[in-house]
Amino acid sequence: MTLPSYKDSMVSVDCQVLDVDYVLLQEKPVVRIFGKTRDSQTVCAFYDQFSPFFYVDREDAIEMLKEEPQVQSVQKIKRKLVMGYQQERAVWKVTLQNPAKTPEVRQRVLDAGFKVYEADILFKYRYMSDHGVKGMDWVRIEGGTTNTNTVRSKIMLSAKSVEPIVCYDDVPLRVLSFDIECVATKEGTVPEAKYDPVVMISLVFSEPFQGSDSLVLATRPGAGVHPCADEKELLEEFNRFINEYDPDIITGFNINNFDLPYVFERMAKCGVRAVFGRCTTKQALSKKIGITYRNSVTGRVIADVFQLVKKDFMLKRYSLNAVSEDLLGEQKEDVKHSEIGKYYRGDAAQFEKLASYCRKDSLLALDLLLKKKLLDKYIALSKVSGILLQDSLSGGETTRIENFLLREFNRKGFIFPLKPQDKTIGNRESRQRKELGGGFVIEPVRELHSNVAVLDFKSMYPSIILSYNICPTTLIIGDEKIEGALKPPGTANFVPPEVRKGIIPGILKTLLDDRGKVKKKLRKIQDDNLYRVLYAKQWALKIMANAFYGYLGYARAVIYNLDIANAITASGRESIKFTAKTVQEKYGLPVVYGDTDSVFVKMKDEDFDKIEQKATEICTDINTQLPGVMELEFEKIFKRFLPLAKKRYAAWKFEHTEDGWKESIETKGIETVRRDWCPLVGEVVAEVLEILLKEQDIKKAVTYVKGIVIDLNEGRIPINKLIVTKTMTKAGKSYKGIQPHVELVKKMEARSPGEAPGVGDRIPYVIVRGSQLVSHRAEDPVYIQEHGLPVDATYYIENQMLPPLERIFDVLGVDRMELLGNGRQMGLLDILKKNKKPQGPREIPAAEFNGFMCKKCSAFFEQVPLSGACTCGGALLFSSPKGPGEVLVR
DNA sequence: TAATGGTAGGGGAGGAAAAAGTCTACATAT
DNA sequence: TAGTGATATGTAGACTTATTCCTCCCCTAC
Repeated sequence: MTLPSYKDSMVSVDCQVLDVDYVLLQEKPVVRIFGKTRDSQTVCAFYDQFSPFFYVDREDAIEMLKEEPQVQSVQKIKRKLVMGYQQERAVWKVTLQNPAKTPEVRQRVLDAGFKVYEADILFKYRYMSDHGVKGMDWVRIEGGTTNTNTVRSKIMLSAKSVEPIVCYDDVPLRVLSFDIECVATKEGTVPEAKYDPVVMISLVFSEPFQGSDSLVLATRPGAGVHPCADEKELLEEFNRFINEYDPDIITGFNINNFDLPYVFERMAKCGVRAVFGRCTTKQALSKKIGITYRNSVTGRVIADVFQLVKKDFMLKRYSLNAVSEDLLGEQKEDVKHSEIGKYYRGDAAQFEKLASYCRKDSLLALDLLLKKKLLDKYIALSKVSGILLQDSLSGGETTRIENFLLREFNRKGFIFPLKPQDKTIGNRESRQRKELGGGFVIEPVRELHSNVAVLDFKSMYPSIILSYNICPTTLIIGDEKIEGALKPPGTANFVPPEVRKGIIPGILKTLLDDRGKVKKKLRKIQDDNLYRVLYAKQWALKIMANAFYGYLGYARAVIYNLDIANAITASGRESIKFTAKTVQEKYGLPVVYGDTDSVFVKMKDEDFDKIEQKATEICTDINTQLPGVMELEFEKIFKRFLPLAKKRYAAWKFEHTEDGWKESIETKGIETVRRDWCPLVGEVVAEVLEILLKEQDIKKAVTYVKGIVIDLNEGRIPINKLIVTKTMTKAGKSYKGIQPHVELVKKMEARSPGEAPGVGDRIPYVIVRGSQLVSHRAEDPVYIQEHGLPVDATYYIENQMLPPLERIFDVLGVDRMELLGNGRQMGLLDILKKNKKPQGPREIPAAEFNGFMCKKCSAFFEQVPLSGACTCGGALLFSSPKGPGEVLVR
């Protein structure tokens, strides 16, 4: 790279920050800011007036620092330490030259026994924090225009200054969605990047590119396809088209863990450099982290729709097809994974079909990203916290909070300690498990209640932090006596705001006030785009405000303090207990439930307005007795409230809106909202609750249940309503026990290696008839249909349908006998008894015989394998569509 | 060359442990 | 009255069969 040369004209450019990094120029760092102007021009600004630095605690470190060639200067300054209320002290600011060398110097200083501060902050964030530059926020760059061929950007500036400016809206981002297809060289295997080439790549554009909205590259000519001579050319063209289209966002479905790593490996194999970022020299990076990858491309942002949907939507399944169906009402094109090779090598029509399939996948990913506005939240979070959009998308809460805190603490003259080391983390975790208490849950009064008012604390933990001035910087160390000290329950005491205002309370106040302002503004906004931006902003403000408590009690946090975390939760427990006690003793109203920050009060009135009035009155009274700014407020009315257990209830809810009282059914924790039950259970439980809560007609509900059970028993329920899904949270072998979804994955792995689901996937399964453990009878629904395996109706009645329903009816005083006993038709108990029978030996009538089933693993065979036994070694049984018999095949 | 906010709580499935039946051999009483 | 066999009853130990308890796992509430 050449030194950016000043031209005489000085310009001022406003842009939104997309990415920041640095490069070395003659051993000195140059910060690069990639952005986009209001009229969608790309900008890259270079800033070379900033050097890395850290702090050291003692003067005698200077001696050894003199020996370090990296050290440019050491300067004595005054700073405050974060942990504990203490005054300013002297520290020595050590300025270095090359950011990449900081870890080495840091280590040597640490080894010499000194304390070091802020020596592990990424250089780009060091720069952004010190200059008030935030990801996706607006800056005004002033400087001379310059030119270099090292970056791809319309405007290039050698920046004299970069200042944050206030601007709410967002520049439209240009998005590229892509999808690759590869073909296994060996028939019947799954493609592996090590051996098998990429044969097709589809690109779909959010803004028309060269008059088209999509493009398919392939290593074979065909209708509507951009042909390439070989894979190398295909990959080069991929690079070229990305750079010509110049997207801000690169998206696709599961690109982070499949398409991108695959492409990178193929590029390496083919000798193609992966330079499709806005830097012409830096290659795109793909880091393997355990079994997942983290990818980055300079100047652009990678957004994987699969990961975003998984984080933001609670769905039962996350395949592209399932997600598209649920969120867009659309389907993928019908090409099986295993048939891609066949279609690619097939006739013109088949090849065309493959191209269309490939294009559709990219299109669906793009549609999901845009129509579901998947980026809005992350853009807002970036703006609030300051981190880059890429990190907002792929990082967790810690990154955001830490970046945010660093800025605020630095501004007030505090310096950060280093990130904790593994040993410290271990110690913290083991102590924490024993000592950190959480919220208090009031034992529910298990019966059907009427007219229950729900009162809850507004932003409970943030308001506790504000009320007690809770902050590491106000924590009183040891037994120091401070006038007017604030003492929440527990061991931690804090200086009052008159002595020192806590940084975190300050931040929270701003966040909450800002949110109030944004919400107010939101009511008047007509413009759709601005509404979206502001809505996301108020959401992000809420998320950030609520995250501080969790962060303080997180063992890997830089600013961690168990006593402080405990002070917050203990205070919460005290407040809810006090509230419940007051409501019961002073007002004589029973508290029938409550969880962490809410109290459910059984009211005497029937009329909603009267209930609200009385509840509000109670809140006002209690608020005068609560510490600081803590505020209890009336939230909603449950006309009927049916608590089943702690954290499990159903209610007929009425909320006061502008248009009067709005009703709905609310269920918490029970099977209707859980994803690890089959859909049938969810539907039936929902229907039963609706009947019970609104009509209070137990008989009707029971009759309804009986009908469903009979349908189930007689095989009239479609199989897709019986599919249970569970997440595979770790590798199969690291499970200690036996579990249905894990066993099924093992089975699928044995049937077709490579195609089975893996860690992190949700596994759908149905329980089939048989005599082994339930877990061994979990089967792939597709496999069941292909092989005509019998569903275990008894399992679905006894283990899926009945337990949740019994729990509900039990609270209403309907016992199992009443639920199952004789009605006009055959009672359910009789059905169950009858059902139990076929577990024993069963003869298979010749007419029904359709194959053989393994006694051990339930694998199905149309013909007896040559070995005479199942592949697992188990014996084979004659079988019919109704299930296996007991006669062994010998 | 890894990054990861918190605790409380319900409930299913499996498996181990404890408890309750069942069987058997033997002793004793009638 | 003592000895004998049939029968009933009691009891300890071996073995089998439900129950109960605990752990792991998943997912949710807040």
